[in-house]
Amino acid sequence: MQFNNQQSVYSQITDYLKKQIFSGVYEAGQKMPAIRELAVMLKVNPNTVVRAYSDLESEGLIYTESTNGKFVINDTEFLQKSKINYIKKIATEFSEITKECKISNQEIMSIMEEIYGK
Amino acid sequence: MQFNNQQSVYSQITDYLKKQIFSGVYEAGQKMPAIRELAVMLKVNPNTVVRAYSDLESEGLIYTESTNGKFVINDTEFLQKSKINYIKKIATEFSEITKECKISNQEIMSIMEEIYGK
Amino acid sequence: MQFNNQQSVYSQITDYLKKQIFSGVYEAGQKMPAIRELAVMLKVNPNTVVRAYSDLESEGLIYTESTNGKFVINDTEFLQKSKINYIKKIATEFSEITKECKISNQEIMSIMEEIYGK
Amino acid sequence: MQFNNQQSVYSQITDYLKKQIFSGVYEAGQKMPAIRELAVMLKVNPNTVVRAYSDLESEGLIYTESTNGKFVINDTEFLQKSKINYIKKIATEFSEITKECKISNQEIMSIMEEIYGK
DNA sequence: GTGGTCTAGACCACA
DNA sequence: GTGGTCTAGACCACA
Repeated sequence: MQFNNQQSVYSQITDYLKKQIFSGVYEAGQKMPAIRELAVMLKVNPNTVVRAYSDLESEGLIYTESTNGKFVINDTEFLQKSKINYIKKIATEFSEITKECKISNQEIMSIMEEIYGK
Repeated sequence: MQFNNQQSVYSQITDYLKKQIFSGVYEAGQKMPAIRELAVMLKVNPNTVVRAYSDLESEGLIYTESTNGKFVINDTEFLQKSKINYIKKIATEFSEITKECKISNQEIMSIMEEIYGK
Repeated sequence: MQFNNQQSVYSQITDYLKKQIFSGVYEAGQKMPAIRELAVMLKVNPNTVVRAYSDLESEGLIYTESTNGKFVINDTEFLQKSKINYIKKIATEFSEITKECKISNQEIMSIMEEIYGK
Repeated sequence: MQFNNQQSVYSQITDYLKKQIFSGVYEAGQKMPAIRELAVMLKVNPNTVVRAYSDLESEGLIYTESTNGKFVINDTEFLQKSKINYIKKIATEFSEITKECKISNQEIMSIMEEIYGK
């Protein structure tokens, strides 16, 4: 995984894991990768993974079983809702940018078609 | 202007100014606000504005006239291209997230309609 | 039994057993539950129970009969003294917090009445 | 400051600072000690102080002004309420222990008088 | 092997 | 000088 400089590494990891949960790479109730294992995979310090997991836990997407590891919350309805909210947030940000740039709806549509048509 | 903690302040300012240029608040060839003036307006240190302007200059959106200040590049075609590229970049990022989350096109459409319908 | 994250599990078990001894659930001279049995009951690893028993033994509240198990010390006077000291320690800690927070005696009394009135 | 082994260092610091806020050592709106300054004072790593401050911020007792430092929340009513709740929590824990130990109210009273009479 | 905490210390953004 | 993030790495509790 490549990290950019615009955002902190830990929050890029949070977003990365969130998308994996939403996409079903990690399903409801399933075990997440161990902290140290993920740290090696992503080539970051374990503490950075801890921070990302901690954020996901605050959002209620995962929980900790003391010595067993971290698990995706076992509530598909909650996961589905969170996913929709996440997309809505991103879509709203996108729409605000297009409005601020005074892009016509027609222009947006043609761009979107180009992208989704790929 | 309100700053969030997800991004550095200077790059939030860069984005803010970029959108103002693209929307025509500052037109091709027009003078940008003075560093100090903008710093006061945004309640940040002048150094932070300097950094944002420097980013815009690297992108070729503005240029410096030694003692007169910073000006929007006098090339409407370039500005238009930059704007389209900017929106394409954002739109691509958005589409990548929706793909990673395995959102169906139908779901996206319903979300987009909800947002643009507002 | 529910464990919290503020304290280590073994010391929560130590406190739990101590209170059972002081309350007479396990009386002077009586046998304590076997390590494995208690481990199953509390859903912890036997090692954790061992550690808690070891703490109680250090405090002189229980002793080991080599092949028979662990027993409550057969000295009611000592148990009574330990109990009073335990409560005094807790009460002293409580009073120190109230003093550090500059709570008036009157406020404490009203809080205590509310709690003990329940 | 002396730390014990029963609780994590960061949460002992959280409690320590909380009591200082509740007692008025740091008043509403007042600046808290800088992270590194406090770390030196308490002879701990700055990260440990960061963690403690972060907990206080989650509880709403302090807030951060980007490059100025951390400040006590400027809401005396909220502080007063938090203080009472904190004491109630501690008092409830104390009363539960006394109940579990089957201490008579009379015994508690005599212990409390001894302590508060000091 | 699992998570939690902590240290020593660095580098960054911002004022 | 202020907070925020990150690394390398250690030690602990628990299973």
